[in-house]
Amino acid sequence: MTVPKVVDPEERRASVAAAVWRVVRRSGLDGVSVRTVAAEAGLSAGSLRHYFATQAELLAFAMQLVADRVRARVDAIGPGPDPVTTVRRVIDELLPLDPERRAEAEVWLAFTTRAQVDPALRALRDASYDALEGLCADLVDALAPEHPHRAAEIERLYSLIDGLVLHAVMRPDRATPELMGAVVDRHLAELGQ
Amino acid sequence: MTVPKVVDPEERRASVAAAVWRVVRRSGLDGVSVRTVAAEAGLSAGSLRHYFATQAELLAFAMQLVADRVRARVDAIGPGPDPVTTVRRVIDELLPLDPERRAEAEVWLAFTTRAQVDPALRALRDASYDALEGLCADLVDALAPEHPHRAAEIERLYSLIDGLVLHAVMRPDRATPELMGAVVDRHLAELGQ
DNA sequence: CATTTTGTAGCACAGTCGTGCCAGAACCCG
DNA sequence: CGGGTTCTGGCACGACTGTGCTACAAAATG
Repeated sequence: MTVPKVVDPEERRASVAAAVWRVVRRSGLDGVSVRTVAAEAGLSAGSLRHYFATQAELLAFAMQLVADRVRARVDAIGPGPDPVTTVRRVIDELLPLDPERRAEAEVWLAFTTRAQVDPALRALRDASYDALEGLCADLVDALAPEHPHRAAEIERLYSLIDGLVLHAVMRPDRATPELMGAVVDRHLAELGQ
Repeated sequence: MTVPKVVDPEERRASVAAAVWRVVRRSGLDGVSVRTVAAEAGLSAGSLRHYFATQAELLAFAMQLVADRVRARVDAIGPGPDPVTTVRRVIDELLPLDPERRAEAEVWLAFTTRAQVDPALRALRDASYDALEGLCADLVDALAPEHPHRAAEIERLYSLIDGLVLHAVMRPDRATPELMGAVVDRHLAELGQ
């Protein structure tokens, strides 16, 4: 085959997506125009369109990449010494406990609210929502098998996680990693009797 | 003083704000332009500017009005027969259990994420955040006075509520009023021992 | 009645938007 | 080397943006 190029085109698309993320964090999703993203990525607007034919494609790709990153992190978690530890590790990957993951959460929140009025993004959002719901179901089953209020406990855990993410994005000074950790600790302790 | 006019100017501003809400629900906050809101309110763009000098003022007013409505509902709740019932009534006013309150939550979510990059809206959001945090503190104190993990329990309750609101907005078919009610029931039961 | 205030509509300006299109540069392959 | 593909930048179009400004109608006030 061919020798690997200096810059893999798919990598280039990913670096443009990273530019989208930076613009989103700085100016919100409204600030994302073909021109602002191109400038952030060090390209011309016309050149950017060579990688993404339309803005809709650019946004969908950038959003999908966020979902992929989270999924990859969660999938990489191996089984721990006991269920509580394993569950705790999974939740730690979902929460924005460090600046990088908080940035991720900020971008995800922006995309997820736009999905409210954008059918293309909505499909991506719903798929991630379903996956996370299933993940929370697994966590509940691992900690409290055959729980008499299984459905409510799944939604309770999932809502708690999403609420913590929301708070960490909006008020990082209030929802600190320490506080979020304490909240999760208490919840898991109660869940496992 | 003067006889009340046919249309109170402040009422007119509120009806324009309602037009903003409708546009937000239909097209998102990005769809809110002076012209779209004017058309939705049955005015000309030039006439709208007689009530709101700038778009920023229009947005801030429309957002503030959402916060005011929630606050008014919560303040109207009288003491119930027992703490659990009272707390439950307060939470029920915060959750989008009917279409009207879900619409409210949708609009609030849109404004609150824009507040992430708009200092003027951010002040409004932070004030509401603080008020709700204080309210959750009161709820925890009412159910479990001098709880050994008070701070964590406050954040846990607040995150749970915001997570439920988020889910109700994004997936109203999944986060049904019944399921949310069951989740809150379980949480309050655990909180009061 | 006349006058002032209040409300309404519309136009114009300068800017940004997404996208279509095209002239070259850079690169790879034979 | 030539020829084809990939990449890059720039221009242009029509649409939409917030806001300043003006002319006119309606209502309130004297």
